[in-house]
Amino acid sequence: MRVTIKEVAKLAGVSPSTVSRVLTDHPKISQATKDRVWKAMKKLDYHPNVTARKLATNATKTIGLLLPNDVKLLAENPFFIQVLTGVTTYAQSKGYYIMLTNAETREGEVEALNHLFRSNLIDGVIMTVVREEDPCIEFLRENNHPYAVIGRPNDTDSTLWVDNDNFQAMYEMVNYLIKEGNQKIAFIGGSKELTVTKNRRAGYEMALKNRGLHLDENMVKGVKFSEAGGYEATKDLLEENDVDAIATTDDLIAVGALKALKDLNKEGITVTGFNNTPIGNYQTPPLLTVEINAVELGHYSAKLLIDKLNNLESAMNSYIVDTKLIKES
Amino acid sequence: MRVTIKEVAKLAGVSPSTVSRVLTDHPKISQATKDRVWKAMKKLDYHPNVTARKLATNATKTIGLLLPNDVKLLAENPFFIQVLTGVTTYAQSKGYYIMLTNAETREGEVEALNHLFRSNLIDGVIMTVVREEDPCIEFLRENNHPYAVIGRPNDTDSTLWVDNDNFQAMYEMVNYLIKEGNQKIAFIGGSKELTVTKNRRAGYEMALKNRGLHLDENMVKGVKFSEAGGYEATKDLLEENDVDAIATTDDLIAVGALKALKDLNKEGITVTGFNNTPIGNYQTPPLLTVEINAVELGHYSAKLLIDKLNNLESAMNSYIVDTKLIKES
DNA sequence: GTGAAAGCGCTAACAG
DNA sequence: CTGTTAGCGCTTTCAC
Repeated sequence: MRVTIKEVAKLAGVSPSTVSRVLTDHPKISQATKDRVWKAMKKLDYHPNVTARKLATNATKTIGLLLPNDVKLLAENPFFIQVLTGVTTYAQSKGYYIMLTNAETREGEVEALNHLFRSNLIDGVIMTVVREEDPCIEFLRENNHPYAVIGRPNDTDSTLWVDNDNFQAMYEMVNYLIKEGNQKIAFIGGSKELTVTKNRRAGYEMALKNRGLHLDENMVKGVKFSEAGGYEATKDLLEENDVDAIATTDDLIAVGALKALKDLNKEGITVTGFNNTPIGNYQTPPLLTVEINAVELGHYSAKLLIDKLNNLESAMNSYIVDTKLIKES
Repeated sequence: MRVTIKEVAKLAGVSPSTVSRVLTDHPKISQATKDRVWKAMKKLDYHPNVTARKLATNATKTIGLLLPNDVKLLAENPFFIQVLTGVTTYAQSKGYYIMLTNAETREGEVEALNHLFRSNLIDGVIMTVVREEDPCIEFLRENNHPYAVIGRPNDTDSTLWVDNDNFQAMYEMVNYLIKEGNQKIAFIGGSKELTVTKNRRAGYEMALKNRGLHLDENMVKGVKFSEAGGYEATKDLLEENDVDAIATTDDLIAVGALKALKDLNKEGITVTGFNNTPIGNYQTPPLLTVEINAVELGHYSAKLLIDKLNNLESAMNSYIVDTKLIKES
């Protein structure tokens, strides 16, 4: 049988409730008894039963983490495992546990979240990906479940979120390209409706504008987040335009673009990526790219959520994580 | 207030214990009452409090997953997130939850595991990486905690494990190289003490032997699992040997080898990898490699562990997951 | 400052 | 087949 609070109490010569108070660091308990109780715990190698505590306090000290179900996406994109590492490390440092979940469909995800909350398994959840009109988000809002998202949400005031300054990052990147002597700079982003695409594109446009460069709609493409997307868009682009450089919003897209350029024998054109992935890094030469510090994104998303769970008044409701231009490997 | 078993009981006109029995699918309960209870649950939108159940049954229905702490390793190697996906998906399908953990040091890992077990948070754990003389494994054995490992352990009989048939995979690969007309085939593996290296090397040697090809110690290198390792080993190799092809035990090593060959202007030499990573796949041409089906490794490790937790007599204690030669992308 | 007692929501003998 | 009862191990009023 496991050692419980009772044995500790007996050995320390106090009541179980006193032991509990020591455990929860109750203010008015004499140092002397505290010491006695601690010693008894040590001696018996006592570990509190977290499950019992959960039941009594109705707080699980556990946060859920919803991962996408698409293995290919997860495998190609170090983003997720990095976020996960950041979340886990921070949460653990604050005495929180991490429960993982995923589901095959959008409805499955809602169901999974519902189950975790309704079954008293988690206190809050971190969403690693937000889509437009995400039913998960709707569900969380409607039921008043605490959550934090990675990526800028529609409603920036009433939800907890972390993100990079995507405008700034792309602005810097394009500026750099201009400084290096490029004039005709194209832009290949993800779907145009995505907030992240919009922000990065705005940075691109602002950089051109501030340097007095012409902005041409034909030089802007929106594609799927994939190598194939980058490949096709680049071919299209070069058919009708004269291009010095291509700024993309993802290393995968950039790699596709590089392939297209190779096929077209236009390898002189500079391509930039985003996310500083191994794939980009293993290009020769390594891709110009942007480090988004996904571990920190995870770290701060966990911080936001945990602060909220602890009702910290001073808590912020968002963080912007710095990016860094990666010029060489 | 949340709806509990009591309200359900009242509405269905039975006692709480009957509701509980319905919940646990107790054999001798009449279909009629079952139906009544189910209906009441539906109507009240009842969700059992898993925490309370855990406390009562002393089973958490949760399995721990220990991930390495090295973000770079995790990011470059889709292996981990794939395993994680396989584990999560299978576990969820069996009504188990997944709790994630990691730690900075080896001792930290032991401590984390100890905490999770002693605090009644997990029933068992899956180890995604096993090292020689791993203190975590020692701890788990000594304390009789259920666990499964990914990778072949020293003691194949008394521990639950899943692995690929590494001998077979490398045997096939080298055979393929021979069929393609290569005669002088080198081998670059990870550290020579690792079981995985030994197994793959044995496959390599057997393939050469069965085809009557000469086996030369100089053609075999053991390096760190990294691009740099592959790069250096390849340079060494080519200094003293005449080589047609190089079989490596990892895509990263292979990529390093390719770089070395490029620098040496020997791009005619074929290089093969292992693990079918995006990085390998994005080489031009894509690396010859081996798909190890990491998702399945995760799947079966979870199955082994969960079967054991449920005391399935018929349960096996290991699985071999098929590999597949990847000749083109 | 500390103890007694009730209760978190569920399960599991023990009866009948 | 179903109800009664006694916990699982901890927290938390309410007394003193």
